[in-house]
Amino acid sequence: MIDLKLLREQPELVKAGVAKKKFPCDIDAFLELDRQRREMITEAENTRARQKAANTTMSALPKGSPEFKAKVAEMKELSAQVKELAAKLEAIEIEWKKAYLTIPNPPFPDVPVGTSDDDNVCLEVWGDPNRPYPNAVPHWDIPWFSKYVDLERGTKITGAGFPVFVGDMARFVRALIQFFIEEDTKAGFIEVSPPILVNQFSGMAVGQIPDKEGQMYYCPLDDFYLIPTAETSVTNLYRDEILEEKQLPIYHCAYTPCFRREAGSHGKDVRGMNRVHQFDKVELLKWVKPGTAEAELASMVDHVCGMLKKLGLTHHRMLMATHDLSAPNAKKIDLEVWAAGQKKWLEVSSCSIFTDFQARRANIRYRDEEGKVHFVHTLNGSGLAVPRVLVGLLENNLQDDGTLLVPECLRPWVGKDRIGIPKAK
RNA sequence: GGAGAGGUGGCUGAGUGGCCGAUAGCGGCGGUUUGCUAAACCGUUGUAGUGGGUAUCGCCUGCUACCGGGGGUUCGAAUCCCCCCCUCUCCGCCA
Repeated sequence: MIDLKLLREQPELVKAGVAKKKFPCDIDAFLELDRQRREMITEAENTRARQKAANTTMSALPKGSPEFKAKVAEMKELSAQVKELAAKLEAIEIEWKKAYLTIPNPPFPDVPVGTSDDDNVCLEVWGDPNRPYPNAVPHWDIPWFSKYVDLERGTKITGAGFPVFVGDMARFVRALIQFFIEEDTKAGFIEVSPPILVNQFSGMAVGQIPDKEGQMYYCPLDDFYLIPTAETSVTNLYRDEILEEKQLPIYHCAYTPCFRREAGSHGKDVRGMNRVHQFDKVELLKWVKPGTAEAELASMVDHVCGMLKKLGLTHHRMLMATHDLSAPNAKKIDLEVWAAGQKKWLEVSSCSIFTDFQARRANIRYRDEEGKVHFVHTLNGSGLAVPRVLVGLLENNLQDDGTLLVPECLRPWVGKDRIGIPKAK
């Protein structure tokens, strides 16, 4: 939700910002609705005030006296009016709220205005995608791949897009998670291990319901959703709370499995592990004071890039153009890893500033030293998503003998420096 | 899943139909006293919406809402009724 005061006082500014994004929303229509709502509130509350005042007078009269009885009869009329106005107000409020929720967060001024991926701006490249990767093949073409990532049997158990990691690969996945959590913790992110089923309210607070409801798995018996990212759970950690200024900034990291229906994307990127329905991810989240968000985003991106460097993965930072921003995003930087076999960049992390947009929805505030209450600003980013990092390693690190070279930083947890089956000589 | 108890402001805890946005205590903030600290005493103390004022972005002020959530009864609900959620105790069941 955007700041109502800003919207009322400087609608042109908001309109200009919102127009850069690709979301349908009619701000003039909303402002008209807003005017009606306020008018209705005034009327309903004035009537209610009269009722309350009359009730106070009434309570002084002896009960059962003729005056009292006359007053009761008189009050019935007013009571009916109050109820009628309250019902009218509620109807307007529902419409108003619905319209309010559709207004996206305007992007920051430095976000490039764009309509396609070509408009995204590359900020930095680490490594060289053009250098030779002599053994690179798309990961699904690695001879031993299906023995270690069993997509066939995953299909038997659940359906397409639910990989089964086997043996050293299961251990490798666990090693990645471990590595990410260790690095994140060292960088000051406090680990949390949240529920991976959330109720409807949590989904709404983050903005995934109703917008992306169709992308989430749903348990009707209990009315729970499987989370598409730890963001959904962890953003709600401080929902409806007023934090103390000295608590900020708060940094958390959380490992969870993530579940995405990926409805509408069948046939696209479905081979191998590029796009799966269940995957492991460590998410980074920050709750910060307004004004510090840019610096916090930069340090988050630096930290995540640091992990990619330790893994030796060629990657670049992309400042995403407006067409790629979700409704709550004010600014987004994606990190993409070079997958030498497929010869394409794969998104492994997406770091975003939400300003106070999510905080308003989730009602997360802080009290400053003067006792005044403000909304916090939230940020989050992946740190990191397992399957695509794995794809990058599989496609870039294949050795002449056909095995996968385990990056130094993962060896303590993998327990060996090569995995996979060597080619027969 | 069954039985019972309960859910009130930052916390503890009163309140069983109107005088209750809510007694009191603690904590917090401001002050007096004091060599400092503490104690004592005095004052103050939530959030949101909406209207008005203004020395106009910060403050003053009116009103409304909020006593786990939702509905109902009533002229009037923290208080009565119904449904749901949560916590605690006991029993049962099961990783």
